Amino acid sequence: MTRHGSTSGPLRRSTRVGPRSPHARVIVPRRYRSDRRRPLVGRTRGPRMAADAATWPTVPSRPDLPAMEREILAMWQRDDVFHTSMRQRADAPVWTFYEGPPTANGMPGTHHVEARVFKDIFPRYRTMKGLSVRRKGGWDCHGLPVELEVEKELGLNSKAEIEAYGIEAFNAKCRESVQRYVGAFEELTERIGFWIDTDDAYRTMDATYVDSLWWALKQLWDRDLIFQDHRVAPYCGRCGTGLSDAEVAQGYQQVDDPSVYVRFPVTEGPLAQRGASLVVWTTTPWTLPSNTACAVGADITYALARTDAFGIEGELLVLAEDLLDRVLGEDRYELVERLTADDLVGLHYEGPYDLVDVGDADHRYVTQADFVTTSDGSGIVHMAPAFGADDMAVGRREGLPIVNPVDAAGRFTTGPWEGEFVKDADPGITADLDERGLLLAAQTYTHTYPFCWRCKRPLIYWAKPSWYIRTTAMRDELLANNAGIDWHPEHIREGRFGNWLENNVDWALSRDRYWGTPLPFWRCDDCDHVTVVGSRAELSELAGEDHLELDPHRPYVDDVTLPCTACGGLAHRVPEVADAWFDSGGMPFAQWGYPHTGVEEFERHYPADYICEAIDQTRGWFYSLLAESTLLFGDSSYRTCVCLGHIVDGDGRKMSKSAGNVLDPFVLLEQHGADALRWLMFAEGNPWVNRRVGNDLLEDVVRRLLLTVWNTHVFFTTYAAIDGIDVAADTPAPDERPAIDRWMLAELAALIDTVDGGLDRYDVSAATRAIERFVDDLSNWYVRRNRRRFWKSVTDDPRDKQAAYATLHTCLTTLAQLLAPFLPFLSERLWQDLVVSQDATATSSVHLTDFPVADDAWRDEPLRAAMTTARRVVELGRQARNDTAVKVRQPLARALVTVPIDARAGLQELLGDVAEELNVHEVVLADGTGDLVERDLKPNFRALGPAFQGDAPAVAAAISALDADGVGTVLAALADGHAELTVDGSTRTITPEMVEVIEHSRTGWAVAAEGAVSFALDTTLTRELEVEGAARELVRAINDQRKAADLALDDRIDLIVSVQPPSLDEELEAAGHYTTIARDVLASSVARAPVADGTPVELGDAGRAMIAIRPV
RNA sequence: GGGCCAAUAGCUCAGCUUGGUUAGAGCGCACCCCUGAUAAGGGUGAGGUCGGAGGUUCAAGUCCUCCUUGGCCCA
Repeated sequence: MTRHGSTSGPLRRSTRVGPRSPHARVIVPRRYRSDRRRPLVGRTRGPRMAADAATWPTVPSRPDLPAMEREILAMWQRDDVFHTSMRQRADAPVWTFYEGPPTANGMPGTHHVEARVFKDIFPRYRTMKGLSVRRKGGWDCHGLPVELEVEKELGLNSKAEIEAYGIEAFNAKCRESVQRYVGAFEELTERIGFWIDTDDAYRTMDATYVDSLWWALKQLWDRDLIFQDHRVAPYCGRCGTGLSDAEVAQGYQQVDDPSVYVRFPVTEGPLAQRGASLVVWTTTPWTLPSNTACAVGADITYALARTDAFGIEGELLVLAEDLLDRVLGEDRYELVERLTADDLVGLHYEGPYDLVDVGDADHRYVTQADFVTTSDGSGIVHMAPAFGADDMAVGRREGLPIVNPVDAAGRFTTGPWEGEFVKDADPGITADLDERGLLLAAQTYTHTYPFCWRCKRPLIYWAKPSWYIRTTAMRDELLANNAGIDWHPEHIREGRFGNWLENNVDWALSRDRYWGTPLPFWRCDDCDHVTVVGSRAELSELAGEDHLELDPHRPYVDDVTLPCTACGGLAHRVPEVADAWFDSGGMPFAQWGYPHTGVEEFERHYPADYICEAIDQTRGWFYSLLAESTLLFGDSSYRTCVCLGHIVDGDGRKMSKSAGNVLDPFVLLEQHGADALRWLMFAEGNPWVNRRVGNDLLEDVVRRLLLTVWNTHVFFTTYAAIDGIDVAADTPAPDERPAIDRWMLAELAALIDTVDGGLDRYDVSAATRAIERFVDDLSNWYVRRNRRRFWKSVTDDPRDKQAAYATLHTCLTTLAQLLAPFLPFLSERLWQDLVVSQDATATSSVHLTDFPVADDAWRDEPLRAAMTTARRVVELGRQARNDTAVKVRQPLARALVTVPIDARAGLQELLGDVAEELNVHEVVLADGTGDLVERDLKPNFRALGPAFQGDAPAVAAAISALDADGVGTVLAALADGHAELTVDGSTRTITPEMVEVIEHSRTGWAVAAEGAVSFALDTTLTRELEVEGAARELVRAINDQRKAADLALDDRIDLIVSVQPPSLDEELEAAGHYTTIARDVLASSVARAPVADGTPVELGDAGRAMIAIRPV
């Protein structure tokens, strides 16, 4: 195996490989000038081949990250890396993830990226941790949103039009529509690196899936958990359809509605004897014929008032005391007596109409309800259970009859207004009430009211028969199972979700629609008996026909009839389909076709270890999953749930088409890359709080993290190529490496712990913060501090050079593994370039590796603490240099450093680094003796507070006020365990932990200090230092020339230099600086001779020079 | 109307679980330094009533109560 740039030779032996190279992969030296103008193009790579161990890939200094990602995608595809990653864990313990199916009824948005990358990261992590994680995809195919999309496409506007178009054709269109968007979702899924098996995905519209849901419904039916009852919902009479909340929300308008006050005479008790009436208020007079009760509020004070406000002298009315002035008018009434809600509850009254016969059912009495307020009306609420959800709830509680004289078109079915649309009947009803003396007042009331978004007609709230799942029967179980779920964030359990479960109502299961799972309920035309069918196989059996291949959708299932199992009559399927939430909530079993097929699969993958969706799913998927698993299996189908906040735009506003601030994820991905978008999702703020996405933020991620990692990678590969470094070669063990190497490895060990622990707890923020810090440390401290070790000649200290490369290589490759779940593309690029290129037998993808484990030999907490101190010292040193305006290039002789006593020992071995960084020959660490330092005491409240309570501030002040002598005395005493202090005339005893000793340098040097750390710089310039500074100046100038001449990093030059005055030239030569200069600038020869057309260089106060360089 | 969440520098966010006396980072801005990782790096500065008001405490960005504003969900 041939190596270029043999490690045995000095750097001056050219390592450059030109076009003559026999190798497919060549090292192209960076051309600084041209590089600056190089367009943003990605690298191109040939097919992977057995690498020359000492050949490193060329890494462009300015990467095209999206292009790089596309290459990686192609590589994964080519090598089938995703499936390999699952296959190699086939026999490992199972860790289960459930894919909450996206509804494929529109193009994917940026918010979809959020959930999908969170769904990706933990399965990737667990796979790397050695578990078997199956990633079965899924699509939510049914539901009203799909139907609406198709209606729009076909130009249909009502259920009647859909039926005229034909259910068969309509549903076929729905199926098509879903499939169309699934394609777009799959493209997004792949592009963002979300590893999920879309080929193996379940679809809620598949026949086997529906079969499973039928089984579930039959289970529930058999346990008497399904029943039919009325349900009040927003409804458009013209369109003949109920509307979803989202649709209702689109159609609110401000309108003037009637506002009528009506009297209901009391018919029992003392109030009746005195001829009193209840005052009720409504903005929907058309509901008055359906009145069945009145509600009062428990905490409201009511009044019996005498008034002639409405034309009857001395009339007695009952209403809330707070509303007397508003309803009757100030000074228009006399308060006769106060009544409590209890005084009223149970009293019967005379209703306004008797359009509907309710038989013997008790009704028209006063009851109590907690939604009654005194903000509007009279404090007595008219109840029409058929036309209000609250009313219905009270009605159900009280067993009130449902009076519903309104048909599906929103028209009265009886009475004087028969055939009239209810809203149109308001004026007639008002006039009728007035004629009959029941109307107290009629005004108009301006409020927002929902209108149909399609036909713009007012919606009504209307009760229609509906199928329910009796979830209230299992409320305690739901709560208990919820308590066992590991929620992120935790407050969901007690808060939003817990509250929702506490107030659980029965699940309204049915929808009067077309594209959904048909309810498998066949009702007998004769005896009304309902036969519930648990599968198509069972259907075949019952029907006596083969329906095994039946498409279980409307209209096909509607055509199947059964003989009634009770009376033998003919049974037809009920018309409703299931709420699409029932579909998705059934995915734990239905995705396998359980129990008809996939029993083993189901058992192996139940329950899920992890699910994740945005917070809007609390009452959606999180609920339907929990409800179905609780009802069917008695437990929760998920153990851990990560509940994400929403994605908003760069200004914090919700993304919406109307606001025009929707970000197309494909555009973002093309511009910034998937890794950038992923990191933004993981690292920007809390996952469970609304987060912003915008181009600025993405650019920041690219610069801050991705390019910093990339720069470090470029640095490594560039110099590794020049040096022909072999990372497999013999390398000093960690404990034989310099302190800074050991420090970096100690940081790496700590990083592994943090990232591993964070991901284990589903805490990505902790992990991403630690990674960002590490990357900064690696790039801006480790690499910067060690540049010379990488570029100096190998002969100087080959072991040290090898150690530096090994340390950086270990950090970068381990970082790649740590980053793999977060940034699957960049991490793969690093792995390929740094590992696979060097070792053909290495694991071929970072995603096939095991998650890194920190080598205990790397751990060194004291060293980490010492480096923190050292870096603070350096910071102060820079400050001191800045203050004195002594250029960093000018070496100085010495500096004095003070640090807290317990930090001294650790800092000792890092002083060399500090000195080099600050260009000071010697840094002296004050040891607390001598007169170079003085000491102050700083009070430590954490200890003082508990000891002295209220006197703590006074004691603290006394400590701070001590003069130098006092400090000496106290410190001497504390050395023996305690010291006495006089505070406000009394004596206090303090102990060592109550004070912190702060040392300051006492010299007259340039000082910078912060807390107990100080740095004092001796700015005295000797002649030797000045000459050395001149030499540094020359190196810088010559390197500028090299750059200007567009030389490669390892090009050799001949140097011609002429320094004035001649004495300085002599001094430079005498001190050996020309040799150092030659080595630093890769000069093969140095000629100290007159330069004709050179470049002038100022050498500070010492002199000046002319320089010229000639490439060799 | 109810529930939950949020509010810290011009911007994006840490810090709050476990209270401790100079509240941090990045970006942006101004000035300066550095110059073979260079469209990088370093330093200094301006910029904070930690949304407001009470309370608990020796001590509150942190704990409690109320309020304001915004978001989400529900009515």
